[in-house]
Amino acid sequence: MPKLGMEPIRRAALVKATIDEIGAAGNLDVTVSNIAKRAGMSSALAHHYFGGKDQIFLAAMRHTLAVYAAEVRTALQGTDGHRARLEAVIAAGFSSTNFRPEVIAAWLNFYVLAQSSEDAHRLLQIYQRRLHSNLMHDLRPLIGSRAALASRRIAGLIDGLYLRQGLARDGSAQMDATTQVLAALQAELRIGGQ
Amino acid sequence: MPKLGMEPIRRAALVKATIDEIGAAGNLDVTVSNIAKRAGMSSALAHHYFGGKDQIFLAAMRHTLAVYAAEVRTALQGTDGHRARLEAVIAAGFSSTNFRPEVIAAWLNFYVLAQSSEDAHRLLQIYQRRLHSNLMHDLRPLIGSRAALASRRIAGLIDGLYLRQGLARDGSAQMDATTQVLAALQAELRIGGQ
Amino acid sequence: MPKLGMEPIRRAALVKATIDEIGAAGNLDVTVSNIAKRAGMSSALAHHYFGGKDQIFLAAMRHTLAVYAAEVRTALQGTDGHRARLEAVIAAGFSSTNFRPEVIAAWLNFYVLAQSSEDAHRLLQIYQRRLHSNLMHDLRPLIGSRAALASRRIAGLIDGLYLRQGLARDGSAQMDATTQVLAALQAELRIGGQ
Amino acid sequence: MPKLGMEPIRRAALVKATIDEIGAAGNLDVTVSNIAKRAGMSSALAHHYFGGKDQIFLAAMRHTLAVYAAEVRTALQGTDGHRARLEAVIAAGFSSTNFRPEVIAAWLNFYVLAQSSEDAHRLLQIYQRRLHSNLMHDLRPLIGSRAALASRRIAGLIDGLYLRQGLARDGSAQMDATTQVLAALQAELRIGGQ
DNA sequence: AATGAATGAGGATTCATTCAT
DNA sequence: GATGAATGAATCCTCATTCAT
Repeated sequence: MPKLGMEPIRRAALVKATIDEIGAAGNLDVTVSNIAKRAGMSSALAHHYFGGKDQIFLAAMRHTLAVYAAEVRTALQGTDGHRARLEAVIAAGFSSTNFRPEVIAAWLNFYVLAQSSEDAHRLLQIYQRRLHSNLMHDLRPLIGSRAALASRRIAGLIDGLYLRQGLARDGSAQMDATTQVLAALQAELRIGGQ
Repeated sequence: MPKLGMEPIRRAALVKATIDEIGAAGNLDVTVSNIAKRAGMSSALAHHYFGGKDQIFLAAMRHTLAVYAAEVRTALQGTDGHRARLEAVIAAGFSSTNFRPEVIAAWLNFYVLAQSSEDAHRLLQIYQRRLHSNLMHDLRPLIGSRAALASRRIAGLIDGLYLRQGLARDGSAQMDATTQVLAALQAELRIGGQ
Repeated sequence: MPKLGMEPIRRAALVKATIDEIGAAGNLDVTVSNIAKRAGMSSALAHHYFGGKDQIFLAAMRHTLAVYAAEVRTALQGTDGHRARLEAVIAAGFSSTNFRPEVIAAWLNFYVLAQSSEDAHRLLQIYQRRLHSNLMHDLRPLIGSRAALASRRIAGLIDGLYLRQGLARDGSAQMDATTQVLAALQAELRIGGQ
Repeated sequence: MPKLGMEPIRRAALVKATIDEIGAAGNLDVTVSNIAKRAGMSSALAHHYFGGKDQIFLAAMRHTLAVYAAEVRTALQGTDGHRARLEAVIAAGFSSTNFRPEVIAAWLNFYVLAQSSEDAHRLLQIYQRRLHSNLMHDLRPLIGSRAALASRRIAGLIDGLYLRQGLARDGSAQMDATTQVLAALQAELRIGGQ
């Protein structure tokens, strides 16, 4: 019986190394060799476990999304009230985790990848639908039929502000993205109630 | 007898070819050879005129931004009234020009490039500042001190919706991004006037 | 409790898998991993039993020759008369067994291998000598001193027609190789008897 | 204006180097790098001119056949009489040129390649048809309807004896292949004339 | 006996870049 | 001004082989 159960460990190490490497480079021009080196193994083993570079990228993307999803789930756990839940969802997107350079790089590059990779596109859609669904769940009770469009606006604002804040070099002059989205949320909720 | 004035023609051809090539690939993994071939010249000549691949990319980014800026300028020309001008700025960002696949690809990739290239980052900042300035110019008279934050929100929403619509595969189910931003603008303006 | 006598079973499985794999590829660019997979075991075990890729090939070659030799032996068993025996030897070389694609591939590749591998060359010589010996055994009584050269011609014709028929894509327009060699045999025998 | 007309020179050098390299190895396990090195250039240039390894092999095969064809053509030039022409065709196949190790290696490997490569197979067919056509041209006037089958036999014998002589290690014990085929030809011609 | 784990070496291919003309 | 020629330096991927268990 050989050493067993290495696969999940190796795969996890490679996924993490991939995200770190993309973060360090800022783009997808990272070599399998460097990823493997960072993960403490030979590039041959990386190929053995993932089959190829593309699949390594996909796994990294999947992981990034899973981490985000878990964060949202945790934030919602034990949060009651529609307004509070909406705020939790919004805040989760702007957590410090998500502004670590490697996470920002991952997201930006996944956007690019989504143009040419069907798999990447599908994963991104999952994220978008989940966000929409989360927002709708609590917007509908509050603003009824206006929820659909409002959800799109809020989701778009989240993505746009994340993009802008993620690319901002100096944290100083940065607006607080969360606050900004909450203000927009406030506006969305108030309009109907005028 | 050397042809006079070839340089600007060649450079323009290369810039256009670069954007098209990036659009076709969806990412920056395009070769100088292919760009040059598309522009009808040898890759050696492309190097001669631009010095290297990075500078070709920068020129393409500069051009993309210049086209966008020109579009906004045109839209503002002859438009009077703060509200009308704001609407013109917003609509310009979502013109059909900007949703041509190669333009989308250019923007997404420039976001990625901005992480690692100081030049690209600076160019992106110019775009962001110009948009902010344009919005502020007409928001301040309408909502005074709330303009600063509102401008950030609207700019963020523009970028976020562009990102989302740009990545959407099917145009059918898409919300109209312009309408969405105008709705948000409406909300921003109304709040103060309640 | 180790399984006893696994070795011959494993080795046989590997030899068969090797021939099939070579047949599928048409050349010797087959991997030990694929051979082992086809034989239902790990590549490590293949190495354990054979020591290396070359020896696996040699074993496959040995087996191919052994099968051929057995076929000839069977054909000769109970066949009496010099002419009948010669015809049996010839026919055996063109049996349907020998025209299975994997057998053809094996032979062609062994010819190639024989150029660079002393072992392979020796094995091929054994085949050639055995064929010569078989032919001589029955030619000599019939045509005496002319047998030596006639044997070389017939053996050459067998190999040449096998090569050609083996490479022919469409079986339709093919001459019957056996008939052709028998005709040549007839000519060889007749000349002396004129 | 750059250095011009290098292409045919480079291609010829690569074809020759390929044949030599295959000859030295005995098989097709030769690297593009080694071929290029032998031809005095970088492997990148080899790819530039041929596009890939397969096409380099094909070109080498084409060249080998062309050389053979030229040899036959030369041998036939100025040769009159059906019998003499047949003898010339046969002798050409066994010229010392054709027994240079690299030529032998080329032929054997092309047989292998013909199994899996449609292009290689087609080239081999061209050789076979040309030989058949050459033989028929002079056999028909001599033996009429028997020519077709006789031609197949002679062609098969040529290939078979070439194969055997090509693989023989010691030139000493070798029969003279030409003599052997001529003897067979003699038999073919005599039978009808008895 | 048997295998998953692991890798070093190598190989095809690509490409930005340089240079001579 | 323009380009064919040329290459060094990657990079992905494969594979025979070894080893610990």
